Amino acid sequence: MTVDQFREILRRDVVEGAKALLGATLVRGGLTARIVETEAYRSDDDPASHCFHGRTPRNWPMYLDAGFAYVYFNYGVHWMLNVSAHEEGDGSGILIRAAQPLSGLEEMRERRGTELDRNLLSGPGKLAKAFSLDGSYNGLDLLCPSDLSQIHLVPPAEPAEYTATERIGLAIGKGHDYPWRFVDAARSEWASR
DNA sequence: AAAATGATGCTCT
DNA sequence: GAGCATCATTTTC
Repeated sequence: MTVDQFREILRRDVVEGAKALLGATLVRGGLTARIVETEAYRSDDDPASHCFHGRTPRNWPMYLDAGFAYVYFNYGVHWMLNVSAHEEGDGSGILIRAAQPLSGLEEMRERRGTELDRNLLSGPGKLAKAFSLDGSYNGLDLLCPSDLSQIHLVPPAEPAEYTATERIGLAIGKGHDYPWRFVDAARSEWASR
């Protein structure tokens, strides 16, 4: 799949985009990982979305065209990486929740302070820490082939088989029962619990 | 195995 | 001032 085809999928529908993101490769420098767990957050009718109440100084990258990074700080502790979806002006996005480490494992172990590879990227905060992501990555185009310096996504070779479940950590009545969390069925051992 | 807890800080009301 | 799209550690069954 080409980068342009991939961006078009993300542009069309955030839920389909969350499924399509499974199997994509996240790259930053010598670090690479295969995405195995995602969650869709839709702007207009999803109470759990940061954009449910409209545009704010924090969530502006979600309103960019599909394929841009929204990196925000949460719980006073963790950075989270999201990929914007839908067209410019729509605040939908996809949270990258977990990945399978492929290269740069030693650097990841060092940053995460663990030797257990299974725990390196098995959660959104863990992934951001292992990749050393912070607010400076906010608003970057993750699919721009000419800007490979910082961070980017490589589209999957083929669609992954997935299982859908309820999203994690949401209050009841706030869209907690939407089945918008997707896990790569063949690699669930790398997902969060 | 599951539940409780504390750390920690930014955003929006 | 409340509420988080969390994690690691400790405590309890």
